[in-house]
Amino acid sequence: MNLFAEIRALVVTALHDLETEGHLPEGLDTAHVAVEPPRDPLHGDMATNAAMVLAKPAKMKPRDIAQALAPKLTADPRVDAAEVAGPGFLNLRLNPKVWADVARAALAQGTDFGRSSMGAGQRVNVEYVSANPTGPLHVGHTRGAVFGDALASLLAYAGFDVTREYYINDGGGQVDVLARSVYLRYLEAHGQEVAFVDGTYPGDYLVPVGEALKTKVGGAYLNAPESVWLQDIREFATAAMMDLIRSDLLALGVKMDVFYSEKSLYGSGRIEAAIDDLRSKNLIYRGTLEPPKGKVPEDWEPREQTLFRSTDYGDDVDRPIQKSDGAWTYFAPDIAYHYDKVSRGYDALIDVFGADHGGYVKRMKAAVAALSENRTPLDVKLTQLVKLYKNGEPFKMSKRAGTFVTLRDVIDQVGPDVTRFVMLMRKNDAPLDFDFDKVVAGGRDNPVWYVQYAHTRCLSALRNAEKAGIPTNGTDFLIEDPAEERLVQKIAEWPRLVEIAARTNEPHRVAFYLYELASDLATLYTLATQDRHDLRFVQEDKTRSAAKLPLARATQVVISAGLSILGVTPAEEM
RNA sequence: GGUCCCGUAGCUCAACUGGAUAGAGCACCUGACUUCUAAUCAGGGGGUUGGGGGUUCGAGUCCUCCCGGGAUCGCCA
Repeated sequence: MNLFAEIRALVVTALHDLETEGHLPEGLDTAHVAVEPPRDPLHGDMATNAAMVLAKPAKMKPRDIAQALAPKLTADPRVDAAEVAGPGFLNLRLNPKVWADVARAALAQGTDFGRSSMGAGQRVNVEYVSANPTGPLHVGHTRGAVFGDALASLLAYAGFDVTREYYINDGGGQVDVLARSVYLRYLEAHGQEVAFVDGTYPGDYLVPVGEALKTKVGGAYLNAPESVWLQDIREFATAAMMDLIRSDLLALGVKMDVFYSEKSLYGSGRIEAAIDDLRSKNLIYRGTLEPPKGKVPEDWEPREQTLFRSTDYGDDVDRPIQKSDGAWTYFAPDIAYHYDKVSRGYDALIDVFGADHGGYVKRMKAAVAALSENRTPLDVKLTQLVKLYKNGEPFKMSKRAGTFVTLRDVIDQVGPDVTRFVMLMRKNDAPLDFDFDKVVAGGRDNPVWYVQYAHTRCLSALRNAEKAGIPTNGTDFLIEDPAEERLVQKIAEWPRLVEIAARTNEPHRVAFYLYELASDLATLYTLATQDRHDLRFVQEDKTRSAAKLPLARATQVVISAGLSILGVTPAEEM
């Protein structure tokens, strides 16, 4: 139940009445009419811009429209007052009962309060992580994993039918490198001295893989040429790496619905089919690309390649899909993969990439637009870098120096809940500072702690009440103080916030909302503790207490629902 | 050089996609608090939203040109 949407519907109906009665011209477009909370709460509970939006098309003064609209709205029992203000805002003051009624739904519906039908069951595919299967996940992947997962949960909560998907890049040359690295570890397991050269991966995590390979094949690959073992070790190593990644994800609480293998596309004819689809639309041709403007690479020479005419769909240059030796570029199987997603019938696609893939966005969008004939929208969310700090000092990651911070390192130190919440306190496209010491500290400036603490306070009040034999299952609020009013309104805003966050694909809004909700609870809590014992959730007068407890429960329920979307376990005790 | 992202209080960041006087936390100043689970709560000071121009009733938000930071730029994936 989104009260703002309901009042907006009321406004639109009133506008149509005005049209019918001849006070407004017929057929006005009400799409831009909004009903929002005013910036200053003194202005009222809600404000609508209807008069200003319609002034021009109606050829009327905004204040005149607002004047005509006001009585229509106050005729509704939910609206106590409607005042024209400023350039033509209409400020609405609602009957206090209305807010309480909305918040009361939290008592009846529990954590389903706020669940929306906005998505109407539309099928959305969210692709995230998709890290190369060559090693454990690191902090950069962690952010993408947390963001993608929270976004998926948010969309599901908002009524979409969501698929969480991971694209395994197991088709390219980096898997050969992985196989050779594992072969070295395999030799090592047989007691040989080895050197990690030619860019092979020196990480310790391949030691057990080499040993496992020894257990499996014994000495069969010793002194054998690459042609004998490469294929087999590729598969063996990829499987081992995916096991590693899956367990990393599980430690973070991420469960994928689909793992889609790039390699499975090769030799299946599906790459060719996707390219043929583009070719039939006259978007594939042989040609030579211009050299990049400005700095031209030293070894640049004109080269004829097979190109995708992505410029027809807003890209800056056409993109190669085949190398000069005829092999596919990375882009080709990715086109086929997205072709597959389109043909699986999704209503919308979302890709979550790291910031280093920024240059890849336009061509991917072009491909999806072409393949789906503009029917399937693709939104690409880029997650920016994570900067790590310890004791306020930044520390650099380097694969070569071995100071390579993995997802495991982070989780082992601060736990999955803290990791997730902190990474969701930022917009995806803003860089993120992650300080190992700050995120586990207590206090107001640590949002994770602060929100969790608010949750435990509510639960604790409810527990104490149970012990004292006070009923905690009341279904109405006793609202007497502005601090309580604010909290109730905040709770009532939850369903609207879910819809905004889902519409913009921005889960960080949920985190910020929870922080504000926690703050409103803390205000009331301190007030009741210090001056107004009659406002306490648990107090001497059991009848009053029973009337105050529902507010604690509603707050707890909303925090719990919000944290669950973010993938954070609501704390029972701290 | 092209493209994309970012630039908001001393610091870290919001701002409901074009709404009213740009908001929080930290830090600073003043006050409350032996607590329903402590690390809090109330109030105050602090701003030319990087800069110029434009669009309109109205711009941090959209357009344009600069400045600064980051990412990326044909046989890596």
